[in-house]
Amino acid sequence: MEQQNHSKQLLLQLNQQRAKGYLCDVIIVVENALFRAHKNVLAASSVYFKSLVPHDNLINLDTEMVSPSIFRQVLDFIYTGRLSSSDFVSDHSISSLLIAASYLQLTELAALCRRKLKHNGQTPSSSNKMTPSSSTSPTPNGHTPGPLCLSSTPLHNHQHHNNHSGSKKGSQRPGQEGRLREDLSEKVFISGSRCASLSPSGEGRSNGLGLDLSKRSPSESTATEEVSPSSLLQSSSPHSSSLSPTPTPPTTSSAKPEPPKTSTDLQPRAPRKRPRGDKVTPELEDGEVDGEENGLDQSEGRRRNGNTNYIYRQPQPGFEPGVGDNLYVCIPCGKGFPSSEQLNAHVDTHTHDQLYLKDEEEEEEEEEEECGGYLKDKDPDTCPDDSASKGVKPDAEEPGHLCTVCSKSCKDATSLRQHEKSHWLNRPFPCNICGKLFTQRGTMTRHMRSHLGLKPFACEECGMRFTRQYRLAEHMRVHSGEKPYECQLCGGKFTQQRNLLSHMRMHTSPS
DNA sequence: CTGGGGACGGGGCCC
DNA sequence: AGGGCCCCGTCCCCA
Repeated sequence: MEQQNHSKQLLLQLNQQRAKGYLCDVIIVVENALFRAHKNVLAASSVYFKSLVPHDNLINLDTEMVSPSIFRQVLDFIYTGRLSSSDFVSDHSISSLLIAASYLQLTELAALCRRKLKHNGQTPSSSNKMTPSSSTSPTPNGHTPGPLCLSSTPLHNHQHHNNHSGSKKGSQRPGQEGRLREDLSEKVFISGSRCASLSPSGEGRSNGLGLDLSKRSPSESTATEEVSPSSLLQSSSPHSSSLSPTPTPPTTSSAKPEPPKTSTDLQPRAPRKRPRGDKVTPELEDGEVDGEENGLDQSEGRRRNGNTNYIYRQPQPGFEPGVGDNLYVCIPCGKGFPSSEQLNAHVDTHTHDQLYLKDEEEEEEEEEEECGGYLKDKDPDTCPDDSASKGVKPDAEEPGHLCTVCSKSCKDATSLRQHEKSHWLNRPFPCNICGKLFTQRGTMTRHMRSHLGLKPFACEECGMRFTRQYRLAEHMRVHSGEKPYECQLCGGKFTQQRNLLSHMRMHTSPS
């Protein structure tokens, strides 16, 4: 007995789930687009993906090998076994598909493309659909590189990739760190409100099931620079990710030790069950796509930006940008939609004035011209009225670079300008994922790391990974037993300065 | 239950 | 832009 169309129905369900982001447990980054998918499906379709998905929830593909539009077709093929005729508008498109298929070791798709190319050399295709079974000369193991097959095969790549940075064995090589940076150098954005559906160009356009991240709302476009993963990875340590050293390898956000472990599993002590549990994205719990700390702090994220131009509203309850059923996210209002069409319709309901109190360019100009002009609303947390408490000595240096607010002396105009920004209530750097606003670009990009699950700094002892090198150095004292911070009152020693400070408060606080 | 300690994440800020 | 440091907060364990 056999259920008719069982496999077909199963695949149909999976594809529908993919469209909704349901149970998707892996994100594939292709240039400026994100695609969510199911690890099992990818692993069943591609040797390459099979080697990667057990260890990585975020996979970055080499854009020299595959573009977002091509990968959309690839993903469609994986989930349907078909390529629409629109995917074969030219031999060039087929060639691009073949390159991608070879790169991703999608043998059936590669064979299909080769046959199609060969076929086009004789008679133009007029079929609407192409399936592997429709081919005239099936080659189930069509792994032999075709004319466009590339020397840099994914198999070669992932072998390096899977060597965890913390692993002392393996084939970690010089230059891997640099490779990591290159691989993630493609721009990555989480969808802005208009990006998913309004881009006029094909490449930048939302590609169906992927999130095009390149286009953002007008306010974002000037309030922030494009966030490049390379910038998020610039600080890779020598013992960080040992990603592929090959010239064009795909990479992932994090190279985890084998077997794959969560950070909590790697805790030298009893693992914390669910740190920041309230921030875990429910839909990601299975796959932990973003890592445990990568939940979206919506309460902080959707707040109005001080005195300026960028408004974030509280998102719909239960909605997490970019996950769950609402794949398409309107960043300005936080609403999610299951389709680009619905998002498109929604975006049109926003008027420019609703979203932005004033134009971004004006805001930028005002940043330049009115430094120090919005000091009445200065943030008490950042206001260096506390300069004394922080040991800042006003007028200590050159009198020519004094802060007009706190009289802090800066060594040069650049430092003064940066310092004066700390007085601004304005936070011109919003996170493209959660909308949280930051005063400095570097802080925002560091924050983005947590969303992307990028932890370049790995402990060689336990494999635990960190987003900051400083944290790793701090953590290493756990293994070394070094306790450099000593309480001058009771002689207690601590591995972390902050714990010493906490301890000191115990001494000083009235009891 | 509570307080102290260990460990860690995030943001601000300066260099 | 990135590194380093500080501070705040949190979670967990344990006495």
